[in-house]
Amino acid sequence: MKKKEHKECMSALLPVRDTLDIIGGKWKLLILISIWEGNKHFREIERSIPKLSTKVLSKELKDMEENQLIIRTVLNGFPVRTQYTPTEHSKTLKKVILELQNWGINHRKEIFGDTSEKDNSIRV
Amino acid sequence: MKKKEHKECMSALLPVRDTLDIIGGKWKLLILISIWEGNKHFREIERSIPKLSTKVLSKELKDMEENQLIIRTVLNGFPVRTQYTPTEHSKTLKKVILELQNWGINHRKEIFGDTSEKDNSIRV
DNA sequence: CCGCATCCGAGTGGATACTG
DNA sequence: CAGTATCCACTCGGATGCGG
Repeated sequence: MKKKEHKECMSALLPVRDTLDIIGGKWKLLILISIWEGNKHFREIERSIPKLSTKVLSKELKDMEENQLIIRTVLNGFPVRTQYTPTEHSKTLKKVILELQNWGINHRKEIFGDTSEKDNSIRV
Repeated sequence: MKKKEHKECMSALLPVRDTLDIIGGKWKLLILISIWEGNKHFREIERSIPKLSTKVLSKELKDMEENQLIIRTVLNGFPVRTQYTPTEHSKTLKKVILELQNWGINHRKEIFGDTSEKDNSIRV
């Protein structure tokens, strides 16, 4: 049996890592969902997610903007208001999230033998 | 329009978080794939993944065993040899990984407009 | 209201050496 | 071979305060 080429796997993993970087981490999904839900402004998003600090939120929003998951618009007026809205592209993530959710649910059954059924479909 | 219940989303996210915890992180997928490829022994796995230290590998393998992704068997003899083999359950992850990979590939196109096609399917 | 700067403690992970 | 132990550098993220 010939040794398989690990390098090829590594390169195949690059897109996987991209995706994990984008939705992984403690806050990214929570923030994204908050925006999907209709929260638009910085404070609004911050308040909707307990324990989230402004520093982290600020950084995450910047990342998400770079990844074209959200659009940032500064409204003129005073005091300044900023608006974050989800892109269509961001919505393609929902399928991925659903897949992760399903695997997680089955995994719990596998590990704990928990057969209780709850309606936990993602609602956005 | 009534305010949506963020709490429900949080509970729906729990299985998602489980999954991300299991395949997230710098090394987990690399190790899992290495074992899928047929690497069985501690040193073997370690050598197959550059820059991976014994401490981290040790910890990750323990996690993966707890999550029933791999089975650890100590072979009698001297010096001691240990064998790690993938479970059937672990293989259900392949579908998830493929989904992450596809999204990552499309994401790159979206961001960079890169239309180059490469055969990057995960091989295991 | 928006968001950056600073300080700071806890946890992560690398290198190395050592035991069974 | 299969790990554990120790030390240490570095990062991450929470708290707070300030400026636009």
